[in-house]
Amino acid sequence: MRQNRNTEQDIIEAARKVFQEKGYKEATMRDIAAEANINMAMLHYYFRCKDNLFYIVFDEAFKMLYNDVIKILTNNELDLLQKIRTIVSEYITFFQEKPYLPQFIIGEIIRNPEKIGDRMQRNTSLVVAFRIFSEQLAKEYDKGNIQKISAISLLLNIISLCVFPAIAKPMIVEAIGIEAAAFDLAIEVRKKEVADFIINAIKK
Amino acid sequence: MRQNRNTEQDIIEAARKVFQEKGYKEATMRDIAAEANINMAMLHYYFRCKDNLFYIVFDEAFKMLYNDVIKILTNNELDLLQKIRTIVSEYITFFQEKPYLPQFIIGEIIRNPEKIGDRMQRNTSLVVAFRIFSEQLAKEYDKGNIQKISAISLLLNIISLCVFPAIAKPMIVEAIGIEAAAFDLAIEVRKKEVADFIINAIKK
DNA sequence: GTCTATAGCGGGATAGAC
DNA sequence: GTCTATCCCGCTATAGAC
Repeated sequence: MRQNRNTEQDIIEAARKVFQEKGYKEATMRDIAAEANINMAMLHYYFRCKDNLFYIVFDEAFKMLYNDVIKILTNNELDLLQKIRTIVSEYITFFQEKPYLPQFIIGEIIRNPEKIGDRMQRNTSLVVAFRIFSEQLAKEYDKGNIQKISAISLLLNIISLCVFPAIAKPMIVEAIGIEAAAFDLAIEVRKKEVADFIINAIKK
Repeated sequence: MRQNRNTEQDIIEAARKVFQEKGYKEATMRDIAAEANINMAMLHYYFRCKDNLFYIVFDEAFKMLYNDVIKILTNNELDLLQKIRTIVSEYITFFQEKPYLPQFIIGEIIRNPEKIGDRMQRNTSLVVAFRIFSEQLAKEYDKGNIQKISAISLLLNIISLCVFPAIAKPMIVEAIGIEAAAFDLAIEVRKKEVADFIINAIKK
């Protein structure tokens, strides 16, 4: 039947869609098989078990989440404020394009907090990026340009302001009673607004 | 057997614990029965089905989440900055005491976005509180004390900064490699830091 | 009200023919 | 590699005795 043609890739794509939409527990192997136009036996033939398939999709998503930030944090052509503006804008755009992603990641963090550690620790470039950013921040403080704030606090604030609205979108849409499209428009405005908010907050 | 003594309340307490820890899908009626020291048949005798029990626990948790904020927003003895400081401090404390709660709520938002609407719309005091806060904000702007920002944006920022770190705690703890206790200490500091951050951001 | 037993279904995984 | 059929488990829910 289905004259092959990259079954493996088809399965991964189907798994990505189904897992990201429903999360680990509510996604079934039957869903994924249907999405990939194959049967369950084939899933197990290629990937042995549900967990394997899940972590392929999860790792891929998780990596996307911080690869961009690492690039920005380590780009030494950008000054501190430019970095903040770029991270905010790119993060918010990213979540606009991939609305399932934050929920998907958070879902797994909640489901399996211990495993998250393993999957981060392997990434040394994150540590490097953080150190670079931290030094840049200290330098700006010494120059008297900004308030005292730790790199970890600042980054946590930036990420909070970008990610949380994306997670809470369904609730906000229902609570205020606006259309999803109107919400997206508001998010577009937020790209500048949030950056201004943060920069104002740390400026002297 | 178990010479009664408020079985109903025992079940709700057990359900609260199990649901908030595991979320809807991963919590089982068996878990809840075990936690309440009864058998499954009793669960169904008292609450008929899993959904009933879940929404008792969920509504209770959801209400806690905004009742405090409503009280603060409508308290006309507090000026704008006092309200911000109070909300931030109380929210962060609240999540320190009930660490499962944000995950639990977000989990249900993700699982069932449509139902969240129903459960919010019924609450008119939220609308009133929002209007009061909105007017207060406009007044401060007219006096030239603060930057222009919409009430919804400001509230969203406040909530993001309080809630997201609580959700991401397991990941942060693993990522930085600190103890949970050290994290809690940092959160304690954040109560003032975040309020300062927000106030700085909107001040002229 | 409380218990045991079990119906009935949907889930992941596998056997075995082709 | 691909398919059908099926195993077996764990889940919600209920029947029915006490």
